[in-house]
Amino acid sequence: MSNSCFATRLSHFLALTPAEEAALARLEDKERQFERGECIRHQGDPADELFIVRKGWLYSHLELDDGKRQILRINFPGDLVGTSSVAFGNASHSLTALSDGVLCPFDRRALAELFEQHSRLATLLFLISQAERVAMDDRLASLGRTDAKARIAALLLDIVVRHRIMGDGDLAEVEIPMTQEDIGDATGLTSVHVNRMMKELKRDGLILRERNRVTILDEGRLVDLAGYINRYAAVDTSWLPAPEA
Amino acid sequence: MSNSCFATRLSHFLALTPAEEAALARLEDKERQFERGECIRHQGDPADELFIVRKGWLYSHLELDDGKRQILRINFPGDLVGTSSVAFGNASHSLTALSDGVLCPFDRRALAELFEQHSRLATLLFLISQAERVAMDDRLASLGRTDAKARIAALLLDIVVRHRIMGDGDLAEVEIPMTQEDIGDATGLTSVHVNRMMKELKRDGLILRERNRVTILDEGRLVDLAGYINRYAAVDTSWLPAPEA
DNA sequence: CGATATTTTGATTCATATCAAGGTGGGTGG
DNA sequence: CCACCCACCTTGATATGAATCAAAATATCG
Repeated sequence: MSNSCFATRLSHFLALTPAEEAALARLEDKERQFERGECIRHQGDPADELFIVRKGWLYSHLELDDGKRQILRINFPGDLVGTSSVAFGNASHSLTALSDGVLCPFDRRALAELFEQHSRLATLLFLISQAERVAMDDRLASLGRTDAKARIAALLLDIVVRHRIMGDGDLAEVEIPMTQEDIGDATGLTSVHVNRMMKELKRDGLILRERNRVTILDEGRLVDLAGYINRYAAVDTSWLPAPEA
Repeated sequence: MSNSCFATRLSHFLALTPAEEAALARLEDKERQFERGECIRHQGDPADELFIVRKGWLYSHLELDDGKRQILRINFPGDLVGTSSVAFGNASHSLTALSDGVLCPFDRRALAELFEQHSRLATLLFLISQAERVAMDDRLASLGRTDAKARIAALLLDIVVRHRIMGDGDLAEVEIPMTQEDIGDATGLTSVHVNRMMKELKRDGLILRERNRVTILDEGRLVDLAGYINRYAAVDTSWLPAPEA
C-alpha cells in the first residue's frame, strides 16, 4: 500500500498501477496542518488549489446573506475537497475543520497534468465526482421531501457509512465532532429541534448518545426511517479501460 | 460553428480545436426522439449510456418510497445528462421529458475514449461537472435555509439564466412547461403553497404569469429575494493547458 | 474555579401542509 | 359543434411540524 491517502481511497474502486500510484502520491507533496474550528478557506477567497484530506474531519458550508448557514458536506481522510476552485478562480463555499488534521494542497494545474498523463485516472475521478453528485441528489431529496427525524437519520447514516469506507473505526459507532447546531445547519433545522428529534431517536432505540459519540443501534430501522440508499456500495468501475502499459 | 450541440455548449467556455469538435460530434452520432411526459429512463433501470440533449426540456427526479417526488434539475439543449450511469451500472434517478425533443445517447466507454484522446476536454468536462455541483450546493442551501418565496424565485432564476446561456429565446421571458405541482416537487413545497406564493410574486410586481409563460419583471429584486448567485458567469477556464497540436 | 459553549426543557408563534370544494381551459369523442 | 372530461389552478378553513423565545442545566476549557 502506498502512503498516499488519495491512492488508498481510489484503490477501493480500482487496482492501481505503480505509475498511477506515483502520480497520485505527487499530489500529496505538500502538507498543511489545521486545527479544530479553523477556517481553511472562506467563500469568495481567491483559490486555485484543491486539497486532499489526509487526517481529520472538515465540512464545507455556505454562509447566506442573512447570517444563516448551510452545511453541504462532511469530509473525511481520502476525500478530494475544494474542487470548486477548478471551475472558478475562487472558493464557492467555506471550508472549516471539525477536528485537528492534515491536508495536502496542490494547484489545479497539477490536476490537468494528471488528466493528461493518466486518462484512466481522469475517468475514475470523473466517475467518483458523479457518485458524489448522486449523494448530493439524495441530500436534496432528504431536505426537500422528508421530515426532521428522517433528515437527521440520513445525515448520521451518511457519516457512518462513509467513515466505514476508510476502514478506520468501528462498524456502527462514531465519535461525531459536531454540535447539535452543526447538525441543524446540515439538515436545515434549528438546534432546538435537532435536540428533540435526537432524543426521540434515542427513546425509540435507534441510536445511543453520550457526549458527541453516537452509536447506531438499529441500522436497519434507521435506514427505513431515512429512506437511505448506500450509493457507495454500488459503484461500478468494471467498464474502465485497461491501465496503460 | 459545428452542428454538435455539445460542442456549441463547450465552446462557450473554451475555443475548441477542429479535432476536439470532431471528437465531440461523434458522441452525437445516434439520435432518439422523445415526447412530452415520456419517461426516458426510470430510476433503477440498468443503464450504461449517457445523453446529450439536443432539443427540448427534461427533468431528473427521485421517487421516494412514500410516493413523494423530488425534482433534482431541469435540463436544456447542450446539457449532458444521465451521467450517474458512469458511476453505477444503473440509473440513480428518473429522467422525464417536459417537452417534445431529441437526445443523443452514447455508451460510457465512448466517454473513456474521449478522455484518453483529448485530455483537455476531460479536464473541461470535470471542470463543468464541478460547476454543476456548485449549482447543486446552492439548491441545497435554498431548500435548507430559505423560505417558500425565495425557493421559487431561485428556481425561476436558475431556469431563466441557464436558458439564456444557450442564447435561444428572450432575456427575461420563458415559457416554462411545468405545472405548479412540478415546481413544488422541485422546491420541496406543495402545489397549493406554490400557487399562493407565485400569486404574491405577481402581486409584488416581480413576475408576470399567463398560462405557463413566466416573465421576470424585476430581476434585481428577484435575485435579492432568492439570494441567487449566477455561478455560470464566473466559470474560469484560463488555466487549462494549451490544446494539443 | 470561573467563564463560556452547548444541551435541554417549556411555552408560544408561524410557515407551510392538509383537506376540501369550486373554477378554468383545452382536448376529445359523440 | 357541443358537451363532457380531465388536468390544472384557485381559494378557504383547519391542522401541524418546526421555529422562535426564554431560561435553566450541564459540559468543556483555560
